[in-house]
Amino acid sequence: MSQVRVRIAPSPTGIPHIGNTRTVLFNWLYARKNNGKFVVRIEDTDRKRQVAGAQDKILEILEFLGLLWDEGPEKGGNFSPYVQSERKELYKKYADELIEKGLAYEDEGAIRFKVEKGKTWSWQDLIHGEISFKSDVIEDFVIMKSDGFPTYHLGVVVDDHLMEISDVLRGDEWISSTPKHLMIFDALGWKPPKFGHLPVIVGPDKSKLSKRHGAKSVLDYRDEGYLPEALINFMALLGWSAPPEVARGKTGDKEKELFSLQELTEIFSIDRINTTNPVFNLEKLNWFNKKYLQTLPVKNLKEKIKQFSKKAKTLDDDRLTKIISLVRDRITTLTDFDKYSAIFFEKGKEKAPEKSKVENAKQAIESITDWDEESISQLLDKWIEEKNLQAGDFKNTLRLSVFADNTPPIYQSLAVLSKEEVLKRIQDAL
RNA sequence: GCCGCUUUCGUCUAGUGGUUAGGACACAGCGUUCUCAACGCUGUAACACCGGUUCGACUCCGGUAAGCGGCACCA
Repeated sequence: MSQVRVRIAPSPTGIPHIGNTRTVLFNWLYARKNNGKFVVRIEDTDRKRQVAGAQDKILEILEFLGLLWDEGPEKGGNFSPYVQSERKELYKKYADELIEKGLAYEDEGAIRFKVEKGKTWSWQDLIHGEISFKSDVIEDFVIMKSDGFPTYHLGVVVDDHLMEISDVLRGDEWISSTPKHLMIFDALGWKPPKFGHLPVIVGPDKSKLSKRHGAKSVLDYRDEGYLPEALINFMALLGWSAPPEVARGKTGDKEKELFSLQELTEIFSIDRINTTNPVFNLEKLNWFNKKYLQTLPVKNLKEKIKQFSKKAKTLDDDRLTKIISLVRDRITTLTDFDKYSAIFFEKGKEKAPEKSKVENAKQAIESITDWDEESISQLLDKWIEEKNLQAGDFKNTLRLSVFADNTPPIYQSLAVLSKEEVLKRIQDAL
C-alpha cells in the first residue's frame, strides 16, 4: 500500500474558525493513524483578499493544538509550510501545457479550461459514497487569472499531484468543484487522489458557520481560557464518533466521551465520519472545558492560570494553590479564575446578617489560636456545639459577614485569608 | 433556475430487518449540602412524510418535502 499523504490548504484570507480547524484535525488524525504525512500548504493565490498576518495565525493555531506538519521547505532548520505564491511559475507551465494540448484557451488575459460536453465524472467519495456529475452542467472555467496566479482549481490539482497527496479530506462545499479537478487531473494525465468531503459545522440556523454567527477562531477560544484538549475533543466529536466497542455504550451504561489526542489517533477512522452537518454547540464545548479543567494536574493548572490572571501571578504559591483547589470545580474557562477568586481579595455585595450573629461569629474567630484549616474547622465545630448553635445558620453568618457572597466550603475559604483579614472583614459587617 | 449533498430527542450522536430506539450536552426534579459548584439518581424528549419490498421496517428501495451547499479572473 502506498503511503498516506494528506494536506490542508488554508488560504490566508482570514483566521480559520472552529469549522475549518476541525478539517485540519481530521486530516492530521488520518495521517497519524495511518503512519502517513501531514502537510500544510498555504494557498495565497488571491492577492486582493489577502489578510496581513493571517498566515501566522493559521500556523499559531496548529501549534497551539499540537497539530504540526511533517514536511515542507526547510527554513532555519524548521519545516515551513508550502506556499503557493512561491511556486507561481509551476502553475503557468501546466496551464501552457493544457493550451498546447488544446484543452484550454486564452480568454482576455486569463486561461480557461475547456470542458468537454456529454461526459459524466464520478468518484467514490470516502464519506458520501459514489457521487457523479454530468459535464454539461459545468462551464469552461478559469484556471489562470490575468494577474498570473492560478485559480484554486489549477493550484490544488498541480500541488496535490506534485506533493503526491493520496487523500483529500476537505469540506462539503467542494463537492461541486471536484469534477473540475477530476477533469484537470485527467487532462494532465495524472491519477487523482481519493476524495472525502466532510460535512461542515453549521450555526444554529443551519447555514455555514461564519462571522455572522459570531464564529470565533481557535485563537479566540484560547484567549478566553479554553484548553486545547477540550477544543480537540469537542471538534473530534462533531461529525465523528468513536466505535461502540471503544465508547462501550451498552444499555444503561455511559459512553466514553473524553478522548485525548493520543487516543484519537489510535481510534480515528474515516468510515465513522457522519454525512450530516453538525450544529456548533457552545454548551458542549463548555462542558468539555470544565471536564479537562477538573482533571488537569494542579501544577499545570497553576501555570495556566498565571497566564490568565494578573492577580494569580502576585500571589505566593501556597495561597494560589489553596485558591485553585477551591475554585477549580467552579470555573468553566481559565478566565473565570478572577471571577471566582474575587471574594478572597474583596468582599462581595450581599447584606450582613443581624449584629448579634455577627458578634458571635467574631468571638468564635477570635477564639482560634492556630490559624490553619484544621484548627479552624475543629474550633468552630466545637464552638457550634458548645453554644448550641445551628450549624447551617452559623456558617452562613460567617460566609455573609466575611465574604458577603457565595463561597466554596466556608472553613476552607476562611483558611485562605489571614485571621487578621477575617476579623477586619467581620468588623466591617458590624 | 440548474446541479449536488443531507434528514434519529432542542443540540451532538449510538444502533438493529423483530430493541422498553442507548448515551452525552442542555433542561427539570430529587439526593448530598453552610451558600455556589462538583458529584449521584430520576425524569421530559427523536427515527421528516408518502408509497413499495417483507411475516415484520426506524433500518432496504422509490418518490415527496424541507434544509444546506455549489454554479466567480474567491477559496
